[in-house]
Amino acid sequence: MPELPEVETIRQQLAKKISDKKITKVEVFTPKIINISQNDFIKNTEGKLIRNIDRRAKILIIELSNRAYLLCHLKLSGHLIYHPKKDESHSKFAHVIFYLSNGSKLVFDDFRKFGYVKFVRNKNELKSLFAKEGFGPEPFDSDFTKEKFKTLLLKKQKSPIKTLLMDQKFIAGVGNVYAQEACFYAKINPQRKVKTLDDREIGDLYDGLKKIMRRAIAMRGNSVDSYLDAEGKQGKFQNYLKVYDREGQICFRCKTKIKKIWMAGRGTSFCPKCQR
DNA sequence: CAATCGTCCTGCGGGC
DNA sequence: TGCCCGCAGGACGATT
Repeated sequence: MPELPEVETIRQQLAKKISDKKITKVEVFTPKIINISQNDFIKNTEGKLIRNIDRRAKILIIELSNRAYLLCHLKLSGHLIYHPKKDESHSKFAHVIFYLSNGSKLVFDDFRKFGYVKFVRNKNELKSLFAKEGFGPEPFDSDFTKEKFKTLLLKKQKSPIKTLLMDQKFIAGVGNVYAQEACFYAKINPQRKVKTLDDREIGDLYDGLKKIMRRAIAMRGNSVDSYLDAEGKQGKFQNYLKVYDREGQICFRCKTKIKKIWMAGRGTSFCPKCQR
């Protein structure tokens, strides 16, 4: 499942590959994954230059020369893959293809069709769209300090910590994998209510989130599910996960069997001994 | 107001 | 071998 490190990996790769390229042709195979009519989508993107690739939470933001944006969310199984040559074979689940001026193509595919590519007309529309989303701070923004993290937690005393970490309105970009890994790092049982966390634990959680996600980005993300980066390659961070999907296996820290529970409808693994 | 539930969709694994 | 059933999962909208 693409979370912040996976989406950020794609952003960095695409920034190098497609910035300043022109979109020469667009094909839409699955109208339901775009937000406007196929005709309008094509009319508004063909012939435009790609200016910049940004990211907010788990959403990729492609800025075009007509001051419009393409927002892409991969949800569980989406890919955004750059093919240097347009004749290369691509996913059979391709929904949108952007052909670029250097003879390449950018293919959005998603076998589940949960993901989307949204056309956003201008900066104002983008602003109001994100205002509606109400995303929390970006973990790697300089103003997301440990103090800020503590202040935000104070407002959510009754919430179980792991569920809160996954809430995009609390912190942007953290999903089921990294929320579980951060709890393991900080030796916190994911079910703990925020109000029971002490200062040391909150500090460790903050450090863990950043440290783990920074390492994950360096490894081009994790491919525990079907994730591929913008070059169509698997990430490497799945080899360094400590609890995610390790139910029944031995805790790397204390050799206890990892336990799996359900929290708000999401599978959650943790070590019942060293995560208290 | 906040937490939970159903929904979207499809590959995959288990059961027989 | 192959079919069928049910499950997982991010985020949204509806419900309690």
